[in-house]
Amino acid sequence: MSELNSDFQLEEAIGMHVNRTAFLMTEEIAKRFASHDLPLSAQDFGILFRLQKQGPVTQVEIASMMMRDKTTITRRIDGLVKKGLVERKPCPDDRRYFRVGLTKAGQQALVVMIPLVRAFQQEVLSDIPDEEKAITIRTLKQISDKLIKLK
Amino acid sequence: MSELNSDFQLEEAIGMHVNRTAFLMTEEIAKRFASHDLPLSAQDFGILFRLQKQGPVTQVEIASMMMRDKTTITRRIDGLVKKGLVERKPCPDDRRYFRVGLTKAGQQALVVMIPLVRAFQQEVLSDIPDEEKAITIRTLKQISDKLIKLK
DNA sequence: TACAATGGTTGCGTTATACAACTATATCGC
DNA sequence: GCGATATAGTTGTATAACGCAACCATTGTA
Repeated sequence: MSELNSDFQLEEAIGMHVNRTAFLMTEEIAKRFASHDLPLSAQDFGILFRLQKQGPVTQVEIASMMMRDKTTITRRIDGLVKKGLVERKPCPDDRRYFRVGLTKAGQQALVVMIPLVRAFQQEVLSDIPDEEKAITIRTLKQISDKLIKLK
Repeated sequence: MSELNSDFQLEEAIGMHVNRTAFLMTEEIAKRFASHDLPLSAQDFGILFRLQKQGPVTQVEIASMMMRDKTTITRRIDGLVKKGLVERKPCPDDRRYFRVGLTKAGQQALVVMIPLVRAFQQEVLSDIPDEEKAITIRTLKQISDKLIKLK
């Protein structure tokens, strides 16, 4: 290949590291959830956690925060409903939409999952100075903000 | 929810940022490849790039570096063969395996893709000091190394 | 020489995904 | 007030990625 390309090092490419890390973290946290009888993905956790924090939200809002098509969210919520973790409450003001909220079981699931997630994050970051954690998170946030603007 | 969980902030959770960034980067680079008539994923680029750098490798080696099942790789390679970018060369020493190598077209594709990837990475990191880039990459690498050990 | 290990493929089922088209409801402009 | 338009959500359908189980061919080993 030409000299133009010969200096490109995949090992120093941030994209590869971001992808690899995302894959491994997603896999590991799902495994830990599963070992506590919670067959849920990291994405599912993200939805449940936000429902807890922000109260019931519409599916379109979930779609927006997950950056997925609303039809994808319909089916993800279907899955969580089937597992009994969330419920769709019709909204009397505007009968077009639902408010998706946690059930008791969903809240219970979070009681298990949140400590797992916290412990996991502390574990993978245990050797890393606080300063560097902060820089890493800030850098990732800057990259994703820039990419969102780009869309 | 209990006080135990109330201090958990998803916004400061590295997992969410890693995932989000990976998703956005993967999507954007695929879009850029596509706009140059190269309907390939970031993963495909990863394979092609390594073939260029390391010369022909076996499918099991690819599976290992991509952290995927070998059957998944069989089908990914099938796709790249169909696109004319790689070829399977039988290995006379040991007739069980192939060496997968770049074709001329595969090399040409890299000539287009490598500058795209390089420009993309520079672009998303443009506002970030070199020191912080380095810390971010190192941190991600430490996390993924730790997770690999954990398996 | 029988048996285990290795590289690769195929069959199959699962999951995530989005687009197009649709229903139902709400809102806006005139 | 009414017709056009926008919005929330669902369903049909297709695609892609993925991995497990089972398999074949070949090689290495006891």
